[in-house]
Amino acid sequence: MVFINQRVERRFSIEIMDIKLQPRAATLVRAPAFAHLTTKTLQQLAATATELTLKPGGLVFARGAPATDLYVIATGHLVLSMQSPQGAEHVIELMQPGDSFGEAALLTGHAHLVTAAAVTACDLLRIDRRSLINAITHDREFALNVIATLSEQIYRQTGALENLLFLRASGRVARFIFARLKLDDTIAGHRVALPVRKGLIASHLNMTQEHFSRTLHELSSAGLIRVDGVMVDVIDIEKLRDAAGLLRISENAGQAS
Amino acid sequence: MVFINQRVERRFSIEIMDIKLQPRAATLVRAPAFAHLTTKTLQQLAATATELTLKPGGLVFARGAPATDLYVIATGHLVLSMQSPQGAEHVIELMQPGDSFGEAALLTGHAHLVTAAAVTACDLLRIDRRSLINAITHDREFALNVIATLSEQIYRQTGALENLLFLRASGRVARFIFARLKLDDTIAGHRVALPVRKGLIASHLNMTQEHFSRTLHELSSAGLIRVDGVMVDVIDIEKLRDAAGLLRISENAGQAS
DNA sequence: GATGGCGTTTGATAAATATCAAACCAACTC
DNA sequence: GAGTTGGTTTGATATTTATCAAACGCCATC
Repeated sequence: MVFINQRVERRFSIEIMDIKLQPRAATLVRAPAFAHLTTKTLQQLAATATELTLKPGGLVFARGAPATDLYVIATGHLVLSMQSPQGAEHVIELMQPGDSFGEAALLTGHAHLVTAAAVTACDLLRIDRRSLINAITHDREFALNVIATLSEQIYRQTGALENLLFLRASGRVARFIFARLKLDDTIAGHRVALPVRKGLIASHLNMTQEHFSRTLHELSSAGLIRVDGVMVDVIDIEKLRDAAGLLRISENAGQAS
Repeated sequence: MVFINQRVERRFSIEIMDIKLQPRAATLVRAPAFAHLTTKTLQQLAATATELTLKPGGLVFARGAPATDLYVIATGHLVLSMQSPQGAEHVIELMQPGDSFGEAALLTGHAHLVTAAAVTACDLLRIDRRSLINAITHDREFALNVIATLSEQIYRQTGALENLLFLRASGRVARFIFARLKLDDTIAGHRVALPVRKGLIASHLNMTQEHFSRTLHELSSAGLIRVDGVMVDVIDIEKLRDAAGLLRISENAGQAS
């Protein structure tokens, strides 16, 4: 078995590259921005990247901090959030391995608009501005790649706006579960795990924790899902799709108050 | 529902290009994406750009259409909007001379998410994908410029999210007026003109026309503004700023734990 | 000067969502 | 086990915003 391993390793290793670099490069490749990089540029970026380990609750940067780096998540979950002067926190984005963040502020030179914090233990790769700009200017393909990634982000953000503008609570929740469904096809069935505690998801969907709880219950008793702690079983995927689309669940049954 | 659009295209011959190019180049330079272009690239882009004239209500592109061009506004007002299957229309963005749009869909190769329509008579410049990609790959500075512009757009979009997430109706209206105030410093005083009819602004601020009307009235009787048709006089700018609930980007920087 | 259209305003009411308070529950610590 | 803690749920109520309907006002046109 040693020989087999050798053969396999040869295919994946890049001779000149330091062995330590491999896991880093592997992390980078998972991020869309770096997906189709030439080996040379990838190596350079992996070489200059620094690693960052966070405990749950650890802060990567806070709103208002100058942007100095781009981050790529190797392991763990983070949230990007904003908080109002009153202290209310709104989760802008839930992030997971393979995601990158910090590009926009870094490339505009502005201060961060959002706060990035770990919810679980995290390992990140950090790429500083000089390395990034260097890679962009020296690798024409990479520049186009970055442009495509940024455009994609704008496109997704615009799509996300649609959720806020057109859907009400039940629709947003349904869409959230639906989106998770496609991600988590690891668990073959129609079962998804809520990635972080419910309060954060509620905030991400722009509603209170209480309302989120009630909405989950509502979807439950309408027979679309079944909720057990952090696990959600999708029972009627078609109805869920409808709910995520634009159907309203006007069940004016009980609810006496 | 306005499909009756008058599109007038004019191509200029190479010989008279230098003369005719001036106004086009001038239009381009007003757009941030093209602001600091080398003369050569600017000339090339101006040369390949085509002109587009729209009557009020004219359609530039509809949601779902393949993205083929980037547009820069020379004169007039347009709206980017989405509509739900129920027919409700939501204005995503109000656009004015100097603004460009269509980049994200063009550069990702996706279909347009939004519909772009003229509210007043408009003159646009249109740059096709080939010319744009060509300029990006041949002018390193321009590539960085485009990256900066896209990043800026992401940054602004994120900031705009803040409005929707944290502010309620009166705050959004106050902020809208406040933002206009800085733009319209042409009219020396604290007077701004609403750029389009109120229903569109209401939609842009994610509220009904009725609610917008009431909110304007409310701000009025609270002594912050005075409304006369499309003209809004800001009476108490400090109170207006408070009502806008502007979040300040604090100075303290966070670092990794 | 009447007529009609369109955008706006006003009023009454309903729906969606937030807030406040308390109970609940599971995991962890002493 | 008893107590603590942080997250979740439930209930009662208040607030915000939407909906529906009608009136209003301004222009343009006949």
